[in-house]
Amino acid sequence: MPEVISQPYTRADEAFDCLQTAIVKGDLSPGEKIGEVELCARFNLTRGPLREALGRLESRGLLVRRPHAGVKVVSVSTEELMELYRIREVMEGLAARQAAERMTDAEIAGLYATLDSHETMIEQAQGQAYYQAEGDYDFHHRIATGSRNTKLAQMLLGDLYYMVRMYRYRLSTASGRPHMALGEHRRIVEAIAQRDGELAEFLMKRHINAARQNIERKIQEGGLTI
Amino acid sequence: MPEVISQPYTRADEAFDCLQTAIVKGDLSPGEKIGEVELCARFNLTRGPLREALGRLESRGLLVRRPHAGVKVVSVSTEELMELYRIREVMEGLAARQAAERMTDAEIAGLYATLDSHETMIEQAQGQAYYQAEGDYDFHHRIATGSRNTKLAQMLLGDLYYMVRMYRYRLSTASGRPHMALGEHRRIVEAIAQRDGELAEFLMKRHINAARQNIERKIQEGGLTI
DNA sequence: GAATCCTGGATTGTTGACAATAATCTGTAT
DNA sequence: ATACAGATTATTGTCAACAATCCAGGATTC
Repeated sequence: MPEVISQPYTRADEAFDCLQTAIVKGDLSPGEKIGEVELCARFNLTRGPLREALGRLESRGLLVRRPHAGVKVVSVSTEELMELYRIREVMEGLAARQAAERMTDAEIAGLYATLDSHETMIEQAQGQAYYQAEGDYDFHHRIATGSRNTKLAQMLLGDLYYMVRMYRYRLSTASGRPHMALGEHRRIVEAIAQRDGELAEFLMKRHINAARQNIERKIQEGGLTI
Repeated sequence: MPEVISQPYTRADEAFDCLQTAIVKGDLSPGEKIGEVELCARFNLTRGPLREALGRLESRGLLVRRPHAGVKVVSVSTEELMELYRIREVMEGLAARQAAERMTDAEIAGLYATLDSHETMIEQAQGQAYYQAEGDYDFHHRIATGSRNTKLAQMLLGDLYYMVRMYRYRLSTASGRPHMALGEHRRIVEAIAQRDGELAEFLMKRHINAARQNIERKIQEGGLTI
């Protein structure tokens, strides 16, 4: 989503966003070697800002760059996706704990509202996993920012989520367990509302662990080789 | 330190390393507004590669950049430093657990060797906190890579450690408890050698938590306002 | 006297051209 | 036919000039 508030938006920022979403949405396949001029033509940019964006993307681990040999989108194995979930488990556990300690009452009210809107969304479009994924993203986003831990939020929102979402798009019905996830979310929010950081951390870790196992099972069953 | 192995070393990489070490060592004070041309003169670079490096540094959170308004080194409060340690606590706990599960026997032997060299270093240069800091860095570095979790190692080594070291240089006698830390290290290594992931995670978390409390105390006592 | 608007200067963002490097293709020899 | 070596080509890395934007100082107005 392009921001509206930030007018001073350089071409490099634009390039960064374009490339990031393109990678996440799968428009640029992993392993695909892409030339700079080709990208320039595709996104109406010049090579200066593009290279700057490329550097940022490389620093974030979304693509790899060998000197004089071009750029290619990073291709991640199933094992590496599982590792990402293990990182999420501990980091979001921390986020939940700190959110329980620090969120304002207004923010907690917002969490409840998010929960309700997810419920109606799930009822309306039954089984539509996409909305669930979006709602899930929203939920975790709020908790990350609610932790009041700048760096933690930055790492979660800026690094991990993009990599995870990159795979969500591919195996689209990733979570595929809307009701169960919603229940888990509700319990986490209740723990936060009661300011029980320890419990919130525990529940969040279990929630993400369950999601990881679910994906692992789906991949093994369906033979979905990413 | 410039790498010797990697000959294909672009100017942008060079600029990135130079700036990173300059920030970490404190040659560029936090909050200081720095101009591009000034940096170019300082590091014998042109603005192209420099800007690319600047983008990377910004993406890693070591400096902030307002469009058309210049670059300044990020200045972090005491609270934010504490937050960094909280993140380290959970991430390095995970790293220790996975290292216990996955490190090869040779790597574990290397850990023991590191431990021994630290011991002699501490004995030789008693109280010299600098060596301790270096050894500490080495220890945590080995465990991060030993976790075989690519992204985890990347986040720890590429992001967090640089920010933490940035403050180590400032309040130089950061840990200042060589012997105690060494004992904690030894216990962690033993847990890893016994392939006891749970214990290794617990000990590592406690170790980092102790370091955090130590720094917090030092800051409050000495009135070291970073 | 204080605040606001405007203009000059400096700095950043962007562009296009140039140089250096790696991949590819072709030709020859085994 | 295959493997190796050389040259070509295309792509990346780098540079210097141009345009757009913000900051500071001064003048003006309330």
